[in-house]
Amino acid sequence: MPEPSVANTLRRPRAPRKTAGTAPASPSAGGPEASSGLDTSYLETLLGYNARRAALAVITVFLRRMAPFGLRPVDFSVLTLIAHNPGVTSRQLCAELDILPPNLVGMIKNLDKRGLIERKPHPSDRRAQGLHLSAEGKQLQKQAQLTATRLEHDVSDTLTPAELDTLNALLRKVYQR
Amino acid sequence: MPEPSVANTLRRPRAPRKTAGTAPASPSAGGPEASSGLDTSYLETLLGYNARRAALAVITVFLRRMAPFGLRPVDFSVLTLIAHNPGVTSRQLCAELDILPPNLVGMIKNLDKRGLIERKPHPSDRRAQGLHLSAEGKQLQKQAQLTATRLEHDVSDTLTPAELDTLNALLRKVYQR
DNA sequence: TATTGTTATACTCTATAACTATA
DNA sequence: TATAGTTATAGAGTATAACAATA
Repeated sequence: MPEPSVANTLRRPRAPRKTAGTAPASPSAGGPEASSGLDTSYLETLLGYNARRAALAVITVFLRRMAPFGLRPVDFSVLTLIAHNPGVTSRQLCAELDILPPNLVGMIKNLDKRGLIERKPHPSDRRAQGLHLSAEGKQLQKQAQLTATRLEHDVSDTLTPAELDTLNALLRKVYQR
Repeated sequence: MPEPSVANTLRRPRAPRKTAGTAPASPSAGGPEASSGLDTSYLETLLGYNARRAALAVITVFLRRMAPFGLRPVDFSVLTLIAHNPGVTSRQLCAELDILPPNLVGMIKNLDKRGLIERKPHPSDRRAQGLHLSAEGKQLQKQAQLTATRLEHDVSDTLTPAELDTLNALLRKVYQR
């Protein structure tokens, strides 16, 4: 049996669908109910469920705002890592972003074709190539980063700045071990 | 141009890969660096990036622990929603979990084939069918839920119980609007 | 006319094997 | 012998269109 991928746990949300009037036969008592009318109180106690839904909400806005730049989240991550780490290799990007090398090839090729990055010979390893942003790439990445930073505040407008800081710090504590 | 999916933002992490000795040419000053040696300080300020990585960390453990039950995260969510909302319809599950109806069909069919759920005629709408857990399904869901609850604490062992509560509450504030 | 569940199918994303050039 | 980058391709996940039955 093939291992299930993690991918299906995040999905792009679409236009809200009007929920049918079929109420659940016996909703659990106690917990508040979601907008769908279903009892989701248990799932909402789970960090995985909450992190997935929060990531989903943020990424949805991200997709919309980054569309003008022609950048998916992964493209933005790649471009940003190159911007902050000029000369970085494909292999390093793969390790950091957990992308398999064969799947990065197309992205790099595409960014190169768009004239956003340049591949220069690596100073000490002739197998590798150092990745750099072109002038145009620097320009685009700068704009995209501004957009991402602005987005950061917009998607968390239900939180105080202090709460956002706390949230980010706690999330980092979960995945940095 | 086809819209990018949100799926590529989450991926199953694999065995850690030894990072090459190619250091970045000019790491940004100030921020602490990730284990890969790259400067990821900016990305780590982004809620989307942090939520994605945290979800990734949790889901990875989830996949491993739920494998004995033959349940992917989405299967567990479906089973759990049916458990807590007996008589729920496919349409309601789709709305709550943001699954497209055609993609839920196979999952429901599979759970039915495994004898975990039963499809009964809907009391008031002959188009729909009410979903219920079988005795075996109830048993499995109960065990799986116990596993999920235990996992919840294990993956957050770098957090105090109070911090975990805070984290979950803040995440809910992000996606509940 | 709209909705539930469904089939068929296209497209995107993720993973594995294997090759070359170099270390 | 191992690693960086690459190609080809298989497998899993996500999306749209369209249909029959019912509301």
